[in-house]
Amino acid sequence: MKANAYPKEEKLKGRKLVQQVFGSGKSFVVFPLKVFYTVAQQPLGYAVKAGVGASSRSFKKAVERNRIKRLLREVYRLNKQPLHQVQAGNNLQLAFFILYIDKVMPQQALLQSKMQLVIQRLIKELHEVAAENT
RNA sequence: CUGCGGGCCUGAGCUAUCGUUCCGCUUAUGGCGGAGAGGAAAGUCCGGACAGUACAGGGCAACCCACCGGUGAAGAGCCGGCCGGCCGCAAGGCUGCGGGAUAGUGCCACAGAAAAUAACCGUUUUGCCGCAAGGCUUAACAAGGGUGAAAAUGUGAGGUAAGAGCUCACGAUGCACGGCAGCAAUGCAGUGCAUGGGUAAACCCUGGGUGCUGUAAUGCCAUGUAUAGGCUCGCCUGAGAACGGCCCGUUCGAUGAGCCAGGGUAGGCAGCAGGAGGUAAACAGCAAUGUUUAUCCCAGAUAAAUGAUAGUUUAAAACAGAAUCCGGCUUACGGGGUUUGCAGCUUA
RNA sequence: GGACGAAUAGCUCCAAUGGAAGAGCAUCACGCUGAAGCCGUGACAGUGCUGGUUCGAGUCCAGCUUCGUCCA
Repeated sequence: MKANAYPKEEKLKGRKLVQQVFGSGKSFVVFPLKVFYTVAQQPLGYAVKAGVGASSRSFKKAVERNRIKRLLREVYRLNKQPLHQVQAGNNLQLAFFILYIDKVMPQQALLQSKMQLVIQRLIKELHEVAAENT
């Protein structure tokens, strides 16, 4: 399959799963991004499920929210390779959701550097979970 | 040429690479092809379609509408016309609209004699008193009172003791009558009668209209739990329901209904995109709009699809993202194009 | 997506049939004090915005802006 694709199966979907991530998952902040995630044993149908979002309280216009979501999807798509390489080596299921929490429109270069940090942090958390299981 | 007014249109294009939603094909964890946001998708201000319920019935209440004609599925929309107000040298723009203030009720601050009762001051006059100024009294009158946003139809003449639409002339407003123009609102001219303010975007009265709820409606499939527990009412002399203010009426109603606490599900399909559809032409009409013919199929997601990078077009930038679907209204909007007018200047 | 409500001084809030909008706290000035606090006197400042109706709108009508509530 194509390396940089972000198909429908990789998106975090469904009311139940989303509430599970927000309700019982862990979280950390790499400003201006906040990441909610859970690591599950049961299969989710795909090794990584990711979603993006922006608060309608900070951005009242739908055009601005769509813009942020598109930028986040784009930088995730272009920088996710290390995460997939780690997931290929274990049988854990990762589901996470990235929220943009600043109140001003972001630049793509900034989001790209921050997204790389987020991916590194997620890989680190996955290693810890794998160590606890073994 | 300069400065303005009105109407209409447009709302970036192309190339390469990576990616995305739906559909189709296929050699099928992949590949190929096609389609993929707006003029306002917005606000939710009106009107409908559609669905549920008696395909919605009677009464009260509540709410909405209100010059005339046309248009349309309908409307608080649109088009044309009538009347008034404001702005503008002009072109033109903005805006308002039923009747009743004598159906009734309410309100009109301050000022002013008085804010709706015609009272007060006042003017004239009879009689008496007084030297006089004037006072008391009889009768008549509604002109004058300068304040205010608003003061009993305005001006002039006659008339009178003083006056007054008391009379007359020219006007103002309203009503009635018939005439002319117009489908009509209305306009023009005439005759007669009348003349006690304003406010109904104050309550209200008149006429017309509206049942209510909304696609998360509604119908179906799947998964799963507790046909368990408590309280109350009822079992045909009927609790309650048919949902949205109340009453009546109609229908349903016994394995029944309501409340409390608790348990479970929260996935999928239809609704859902072929429509009061788009485009073009012709015809009818001042126009809104309608008719006919040809042609096209043109988003359909469910944490929710249109993006990123590079190049180029002089510089790519405005407001802004479909969520059941249509018709309008309102609001936001960079740049450009087109058309039609007005004023000023210049030239012929 | 749908249905509603509110906006008054820097802050918390009254009141106002359509007729010149107040209270407490805060701020400032003066007095009191050696100085400050307390106290007393006085001042400042407001109807979210734009139009309309009216002689006159905080109030009535229309359109916007902001904030909030409910259904699910």
